[in-house]
Amino acid sequence: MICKKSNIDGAIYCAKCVIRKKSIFGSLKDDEIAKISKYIERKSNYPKGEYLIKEGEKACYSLCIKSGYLILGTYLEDGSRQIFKVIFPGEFVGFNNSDDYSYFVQAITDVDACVIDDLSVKELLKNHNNVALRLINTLISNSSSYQQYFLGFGRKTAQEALAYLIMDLSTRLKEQATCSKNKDELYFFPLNQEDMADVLGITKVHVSRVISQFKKEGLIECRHKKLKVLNEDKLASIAAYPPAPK
Amino acid sequence: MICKKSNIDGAIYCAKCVIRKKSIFGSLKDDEIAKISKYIERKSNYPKGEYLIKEGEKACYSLCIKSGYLILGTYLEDGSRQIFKVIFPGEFVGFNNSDDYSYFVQAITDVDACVIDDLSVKELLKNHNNVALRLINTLISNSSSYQQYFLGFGRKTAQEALAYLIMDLSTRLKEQATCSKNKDELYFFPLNQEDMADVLGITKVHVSRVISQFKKEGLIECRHKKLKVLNEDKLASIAAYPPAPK
DNA sequence: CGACCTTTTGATTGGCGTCAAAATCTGTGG
DNA sequence: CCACAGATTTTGACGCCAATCAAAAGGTCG
Repeated sequence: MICKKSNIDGAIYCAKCVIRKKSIFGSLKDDEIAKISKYIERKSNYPKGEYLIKEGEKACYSLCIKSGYLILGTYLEDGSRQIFKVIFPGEFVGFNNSDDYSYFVQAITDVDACVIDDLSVKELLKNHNNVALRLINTLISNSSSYQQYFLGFGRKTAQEALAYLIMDLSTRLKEQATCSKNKDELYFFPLNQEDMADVLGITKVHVSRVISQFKKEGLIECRHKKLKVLNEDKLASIAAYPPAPK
Repeated sequence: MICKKSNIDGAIYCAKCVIRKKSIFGSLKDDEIAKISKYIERKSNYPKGEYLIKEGEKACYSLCIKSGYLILGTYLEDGSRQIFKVIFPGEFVGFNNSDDYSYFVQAITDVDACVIDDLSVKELLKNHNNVALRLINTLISNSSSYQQYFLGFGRKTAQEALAYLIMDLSTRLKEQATCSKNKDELYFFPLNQEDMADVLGITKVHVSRVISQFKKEGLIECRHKKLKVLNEDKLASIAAYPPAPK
């Protein structure tokens, strides 16, 4: 449905892209990037809350996230929701080998993204081995991060899992330098308590209890979509895979 | 450590490989396969119980599983074990973008596998775009099966998760036609109760209780490493993602 | 400022972990 | 072919973590 051509001056467009280095096109040189640019179908802004990919929809395009945060997940029949991952700027989402998307992708902040038709992606992968290799690396990392999630959440108490999730996200956010420059300010944190619950597969009620406890113990400080880790060591030790020996 | 050359008559060897079509080399034609063969380092047999890949070891080779079953997982500090996946014949394991393996791979039956040095794999991926594309597809499927596992196990009761695991494995086994030809016989099933516990992240004691209950209800029949699903519909309905409405 | 959404708090219930020990199976050697 | 050691599975008692139901309180945004 988004698959229609628009006229972007690609050659310059992609060369200047802020997330270029981080993306699967990061290994390409300027002259190669110029060639890639012509594949970019459209650049779009999506408001917070919008579904960029709907579960069950025909799979025909991929997204390169330039800014903003998204969640990737699925709705179950009973209305509950499982979030598989939180997507950060620079990630490449939606490329698929099946006919329909088996997940949704929803913006949880305003998002800025490029759309690439999947046929173009395939052509790209065919003609630019570098890109294919880079994608392979990305996918391998992806699968090890799923494994980490299994460890981080799977066999853990709600406390351990939440500590893990908070550490994981706030670390990644710091790396992105998306966080506030001002030390005294709370950092931006993309998930609310219900989102966290749906990542971890626990109830939002219980998330609230654990978060309250963390606050009481002086481990974190938070409100709305801001959060700051006050005692990183302690939180990390609660989170640690190898689950804390009992 | 396995990385040393041996002399296999590759050209014929790979062309006749039983799992060729299923493998990441499945799209290659005979003449291309002949060229691939020279990359095969060694063909090996591993007895049940042997670790083909050890966690923390230097990552330098990949495996193409010709026959037998393996588990891929990690040991936690407290000695407990998390199994991430059960590996079937035809799968390609061990290719990695990090220095060390972050998981172990252990044979749970006698295994027959080809070893390929990772440098060779990289060269292969570079020179044979088909193979790279095929690997991309495999990795994408892999990541959706991790997502399925999240759903299948994550938010579920032990009953639901076990039903899911049994359905999943026995379905895959049937597709492989590895199962007995004789209808009255129990089918081969690669995991024991402790393995299942370590896949699902629950205790083996509880696995035993649930399995006993399934037997009592006439859903399955099993002993040692054999198992047969007697009431597929019922088991599937217990297993169903969308968790059974309560 | 009011409607809605998110978070908090309390009381109760049940699933699964834990500890412990018995029973059964496996396959190896005499 | 039988006996025995070790592995695997079974069973029971008990306690705790998190789900559930319910309702109030606080925050956000139009």
